[in-house]
Amino acid sequence: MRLSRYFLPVLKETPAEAQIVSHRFMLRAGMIKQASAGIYSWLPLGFKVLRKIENIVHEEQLRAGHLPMLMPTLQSADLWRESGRYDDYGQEMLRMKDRHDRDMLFTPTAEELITDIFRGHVSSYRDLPLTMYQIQWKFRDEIRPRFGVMRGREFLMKDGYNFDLTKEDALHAYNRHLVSYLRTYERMGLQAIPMRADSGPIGGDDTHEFLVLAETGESEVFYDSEITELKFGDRDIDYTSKEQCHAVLEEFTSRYARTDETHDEALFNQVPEARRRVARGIEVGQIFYFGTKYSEAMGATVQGPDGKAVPVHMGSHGIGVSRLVGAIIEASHDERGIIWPEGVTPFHVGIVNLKTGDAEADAACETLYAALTAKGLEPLYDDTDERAGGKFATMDLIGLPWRITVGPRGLKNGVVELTCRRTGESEEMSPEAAIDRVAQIFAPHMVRGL
RNA sequence: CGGGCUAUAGCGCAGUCUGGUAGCGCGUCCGUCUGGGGGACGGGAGGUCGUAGGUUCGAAUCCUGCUAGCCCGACCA
Repeated sequence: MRLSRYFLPVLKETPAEAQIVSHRFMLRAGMIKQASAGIYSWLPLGFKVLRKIENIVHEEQLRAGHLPMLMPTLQSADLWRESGRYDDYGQEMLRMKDRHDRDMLFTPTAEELITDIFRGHVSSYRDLPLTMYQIQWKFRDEIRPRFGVMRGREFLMKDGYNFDLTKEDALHAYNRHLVSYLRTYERMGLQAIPMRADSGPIGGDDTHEFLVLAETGESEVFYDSEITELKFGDRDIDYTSKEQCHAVLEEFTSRYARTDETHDEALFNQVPEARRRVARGIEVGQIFYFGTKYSEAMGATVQGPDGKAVPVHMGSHGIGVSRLVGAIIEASHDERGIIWPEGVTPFHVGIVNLKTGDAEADAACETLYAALTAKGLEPLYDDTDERAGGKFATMDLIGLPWRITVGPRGLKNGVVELTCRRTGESEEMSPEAAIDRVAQIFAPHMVRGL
């Protein structure tokens, strides 16, 4: 993309409404614009990041064997009355009436609808196990939205639902989700720690939240520092293997890690003092096993091998896709701006032409741009005639992890400069070498999409 | 929903107390000079001062209602 053809309304000054760093940078980098309280338009740069995150979530869900689908944002209240949640959910649920005076709502989650789909079409244990998921906009009418997309009213969420014959199978689904979530967050450059949590209005016994450590996190968290040394890494997991998935669960949840909701001082004190940590975290996902809560209430049963109808065991699993954009920034920035992890960066590399209009510099940039694009990379070429300082400041603000700087001075010696945003380290090399380096850096991070 | 506050140009703000020609910085547009970390000079565009009503010869300014947004709290992914 050429910057001169892009829509990137960056701000030099910080809008007054933004309190936390991710909100400030998202506004300043021209990623979002508030439409009303807790509701945002996603401008091209922000939308690009959102889509990258979404694609990673899709890829990892597909890898785990889950089926993508899509359910409506507006739902009839009837199903929610059936589960009893129409009354339980309270003011957080946005309710409305259609022209026939029927009660409707904007979905905050979709257990009822998916259960309705299930019970209408699945009747045999032979069709199990089944896990379907969607990435869809949700609405929760928060009393006080704040922190930009971190705590908006409208938000993009991946929500998945598993249906299993037995509790044992459903717990495997739970473990499988835990594994796939660990993998998903790592690909986004995040360390998200599974912590024992409270189930809230979803209900159920087993639940873990995934938290990213950040000073601005909304939850206080207590954990054994050993847990931050765990890496999922590049291991090859067979998602159909109960043993393998369970082993990962054991590895990642055996040490103390809880949010303030479930914190147990006595248990925490059993952790050696040197390893006890109290910090803050941002919740970026949660997994639940809730057994037959919805299947019993809504009659979602299958016939087992013995011919008897039994309610299915279920769980649901969420990833806060739009919230992750903010969480990643909270976890990865400096005073000049965002620092995108390679896996989610909107553009792979910025090309800064230090002297637009200089024939040699222009030509070198065009060649770089074409060669990078040909390799499937996404460069953002600043071809404007702004001065160098301004170009650098914009690149730093929008957080591209790598930058190639091209100027007449370097070109005299046949070199350009490759700079790492995170470390600030620069290296001079030929344009060809820079292209190869960037291609090599991003080889493990090319999101294939769907 | 309780408490506090704000609304003037795209963004950040002054002007309101004490009523009388709507301002500043940044951004933006045009031109010239510049050119390796937000450059200089010159010239422009852009605001029914959130909204409705009231007081007044006259309202951004005083009064009343409404709306929107922000902060603290409770709540929440």
